[in-house]
Amino acid sequence: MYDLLFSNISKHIILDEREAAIVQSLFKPRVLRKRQYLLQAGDISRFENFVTKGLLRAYTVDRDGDEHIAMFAMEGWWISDMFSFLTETPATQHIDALEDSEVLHIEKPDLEKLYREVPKFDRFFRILLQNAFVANQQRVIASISETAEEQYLNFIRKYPTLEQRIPHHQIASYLGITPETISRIRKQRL
Amino acid sequence: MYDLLFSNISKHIILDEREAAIVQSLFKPRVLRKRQYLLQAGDISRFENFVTKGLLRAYTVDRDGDEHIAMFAMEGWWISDMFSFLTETPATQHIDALEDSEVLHIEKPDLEKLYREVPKFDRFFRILLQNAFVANQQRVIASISETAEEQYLNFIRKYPTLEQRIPHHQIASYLGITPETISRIRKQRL
DNA sequence: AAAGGACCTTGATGCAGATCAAGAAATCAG
DNA sequence: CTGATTTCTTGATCTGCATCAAGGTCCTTT
Repeated sequence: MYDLLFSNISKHIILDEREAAIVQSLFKPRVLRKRQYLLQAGDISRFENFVTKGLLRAYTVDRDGDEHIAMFAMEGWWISDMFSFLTETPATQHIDALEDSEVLHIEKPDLEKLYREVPKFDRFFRILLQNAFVANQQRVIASISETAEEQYLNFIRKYPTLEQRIPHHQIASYLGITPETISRIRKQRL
Repeated sequence: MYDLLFSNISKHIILDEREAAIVQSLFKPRVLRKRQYLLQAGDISRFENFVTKGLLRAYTVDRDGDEHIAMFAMEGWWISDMFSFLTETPATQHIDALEDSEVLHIEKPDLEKLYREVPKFDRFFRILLQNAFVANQQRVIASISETAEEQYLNFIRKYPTLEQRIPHHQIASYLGITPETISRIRKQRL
């Protein structure tokens, strides 16, 4: 299961054996059943998580009890409540498993140790965060400029795999539209 | 004008004199009149820009000719079309000055040189990008879960300075609502 | 100081998509 | 295998905000 992590890392930086051993020693595996929480809002997000199997989601719950999905994460993706992780304040997001899943996680003190002992991880995460920034910015633009139909069709074009694995109402919750609207869009398209 | 850049940098990393000299040699100043373009969609975004004076915006224009503001940047903030900058493909965003402004910019080859010669800049930008990621994610959640009124009130609470300096219709364009709606919200609040 | 923008307000009307409701189909747990 | 839950669909109705339109004020430029 560390293979996926190493192949992910090696896309951006090259590790020697000593460094790989450090990584292996700091990332701990964790298994999650479907529906199990990895993080509950109110708790402090103490881990950065790399998904090696399955599919997770991070979401907030508003006053009306409605869920709004901040992100999905499948194999090879990272997930956390980054604000809570950085500031060590209570999380506003829940993270749970949409399928039986496995993650490799690293605690904050260990991540700091990693940055200290293998500084090129600053570069690695800098690159990941650049990509995440771009993706998030595109999502903002889509959200303020596109119709429900455009957003949905672009979503399934961009993430065909996710669209197969996720119930439609979760996609709706990610896009900020209702399941009924998705249903009607699909009807008129088939 | 390099003072603001150095004080920004020193919030996250410490530079010795040699390193400061490298920074100073790689960042070039540029002056912009109000309404002047720093980047036009279609061109390749060749610079990462740090604002030392004034106020800029990045925005896209959709098929209907409507503008959607991706971000504002005032003194001490960074701005670019990051996707275009990273991939060296034509920009989808325009960047222009909302006030007479000054930026310090660095070209991509020089930024790569900076990473090579002063690797702690990987850390610096990693930290900036973490913060940007969090801010963007909160903006996405707001956009899919809040009413126009909530978004507007939270915006002026979060960015009181911007709200003073920017015409309302620009805020509307940032939030994905119309100037008329902002006008009506303000009416019923005063 | 005058003319032309840019910006803001207010009212009337329209509509995309939400909400409400209820049933059908698919999936899951025991 | 069976009841329960989750997911999806379809129709009827409602509503927040957009759109359209017009007038007023302020700011720039000459």
